[in-house]
Amino acid sequence: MSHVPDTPAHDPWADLNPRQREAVEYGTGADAERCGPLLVIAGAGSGKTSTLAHRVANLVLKGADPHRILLLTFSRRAAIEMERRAGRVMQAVLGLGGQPPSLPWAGTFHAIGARLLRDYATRIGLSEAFTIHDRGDAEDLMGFARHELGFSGTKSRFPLKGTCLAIYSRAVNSQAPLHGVLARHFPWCAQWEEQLKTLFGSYVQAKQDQHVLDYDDLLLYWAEMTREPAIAAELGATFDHVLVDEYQDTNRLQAQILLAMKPDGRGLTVVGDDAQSIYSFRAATVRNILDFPSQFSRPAHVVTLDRNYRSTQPILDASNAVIAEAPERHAKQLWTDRASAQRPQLVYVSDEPGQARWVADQILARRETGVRLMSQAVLFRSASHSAGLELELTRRNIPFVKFGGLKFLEAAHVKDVLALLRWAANPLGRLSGFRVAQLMPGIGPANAARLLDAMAESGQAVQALAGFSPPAAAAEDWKVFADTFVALSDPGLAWPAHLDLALRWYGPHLQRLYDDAVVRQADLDQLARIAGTYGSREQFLTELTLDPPDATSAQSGQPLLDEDYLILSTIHSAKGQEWKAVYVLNVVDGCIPSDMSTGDADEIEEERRLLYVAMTRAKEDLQLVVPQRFYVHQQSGMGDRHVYGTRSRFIPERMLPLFEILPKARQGAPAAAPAQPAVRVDIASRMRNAWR
DNA sequence: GGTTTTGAAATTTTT
DNA sequence: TTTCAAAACC
Repeated sequence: MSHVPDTPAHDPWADLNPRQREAVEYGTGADAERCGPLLVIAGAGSGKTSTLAHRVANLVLKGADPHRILLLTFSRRAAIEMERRAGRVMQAVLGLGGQPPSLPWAGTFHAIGARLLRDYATRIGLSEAFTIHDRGDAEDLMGFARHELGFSGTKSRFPLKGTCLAIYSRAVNSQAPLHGVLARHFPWCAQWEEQLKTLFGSYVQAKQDQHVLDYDDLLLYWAEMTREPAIAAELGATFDHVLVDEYQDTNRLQAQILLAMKPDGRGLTVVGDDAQSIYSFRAATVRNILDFPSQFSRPAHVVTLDRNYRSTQPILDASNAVIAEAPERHAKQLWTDRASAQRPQLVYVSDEPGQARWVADQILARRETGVRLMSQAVLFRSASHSAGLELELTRRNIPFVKFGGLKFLEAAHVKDVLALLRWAANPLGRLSGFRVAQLMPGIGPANAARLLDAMAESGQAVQALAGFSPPAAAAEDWKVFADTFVALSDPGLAWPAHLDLALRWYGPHLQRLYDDAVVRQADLDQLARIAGTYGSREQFLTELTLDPPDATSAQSGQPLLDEDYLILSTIHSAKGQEWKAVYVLNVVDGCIPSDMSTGDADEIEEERRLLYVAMTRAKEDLQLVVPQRFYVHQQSGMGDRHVYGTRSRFIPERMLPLFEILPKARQGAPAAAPAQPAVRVDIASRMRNAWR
């Protein structure tokens, strides 16, 4: 991805290949008026980020105002990277000494949505003080509604709050009727269709009453807002250029938004790769990218980047072979001039501990040859798959950082403190209030509800809180709390004093509630440390929920920047990244494809693309590890059990020549060595699937 | 009314 | 392991 050095040259695009150059220059010359939208199909490792950054730079160089460029990325990390690289190109070409122009409108769909909604709040009947629920909050609110409607006491069990939210979210994001969503993706919940409809109705009502938005609302309200022609035109005119990265992972709502803002497609650029679409569980649809060209009166210009600058040819050969099995795709064969004699390796190990030992050995051996830990990554399908490896790494003192899985923000004590800040920012938000009030001994659900009702009914929430008479048992704690809340509600309070107040109040409760208060206090200290880097309370709360710190590390606190550490990541979180050496864990049927995604053909295809994404992250060395036997924890149904692993179905027999098989059968060793494992059948899984 | 205990059940990936 | 709901206990 870094093949294009951002260095000055006579011809600023000298380092781009002809296709990249075409993508950078299309519609930026004298013919701009006659040019329609641009679609760039960018294969893995084809210099996509660089190309997009060059295009942005080119637009600015040709006179576009950087404040009127909307750059939508998949993650905040990607937005920052894009801004940095575009800046470097501009600096180099212009020979600027100072700061490159910044791109204030670079961010994720959700973050940009939050900003626009804040700006337009009064015009669309939204409170300006709205707070944003992260997934945990949204689930809890759903749980509330679920309970209030009496669905908790049903004879056969009603779907859990998390499942309810997943169903709701999918229906919203795909803009599809509930019935179909249930039938297709949640068949085991289909019997509850009527109840779910009622539930979603009151969930929406609750959000509105409390002036809170969830993730989906950020897109939904934005899309709804653009259905008003006047506002759509106004928004469209705010941005001369709209560029969207990772378009294969956008959903219908997002496509609607783009279409409404740029109906004729002028100034619109989308970039993506249908072979890397891995977010359909979030209602992303490949149709967005496939149908893009035909959606406009002037059909989109399509540029395909298929030259790969990242991986060696043997790695590409294997990756190409895997994706070639996909029945429906935008045909494209990646190629490179990076030859190598080293084929990717398919490694058979006995079981999970064996896998952990093998990978740790390999990592250390590579480090001996000069490959830093940071240039190596271990990828896996689901966050729990790395548990065994994490133990092994800790035992051997190999530092690592893990992306994906449990987040810092999901810890109860962090949520407690944030809930207080949110409640003070938006006193009508019942969820945060409910959580905070019950931290005080003597106040349970009933009293908390009484308090929140009183606050909602009086027009003066803060005064109602101050005047509330708590149960006698809570009197002492209550006084301290009410003072804190009043102080937090002072509009003159300067951030981050809010957090100090909140932490001072929370301290004693932390001590009382947790045996490991010391460890948890460290997290809160961390929170206090980053608070100062945000401009205001609102900004702190918004950005923290939209872009939570996503790495957890072995040590307490982040490793120092100059320290070397290994990357562990879910395949999903590895999107857009690359490493010299990549190890993929559990390349076994049941993990890839996941046991839970074998329902229909589309789901299986997505799992295939996941493996493809994992493989194409590797630059020089790629190992797919196949444990012969592994242990399944806490699954539904039959509890813990052993499963005999078969090599993932995505690497059938005929592809084996593309790999080097390890361990090599030793001379004289019995031929039964696991180089060619006997066919193993997971009967249990077949039996389960028979009933799907 | 409020808190704690008990037992049963649970569907991966994330903005 | 975590979540949920109902029963037991203060």
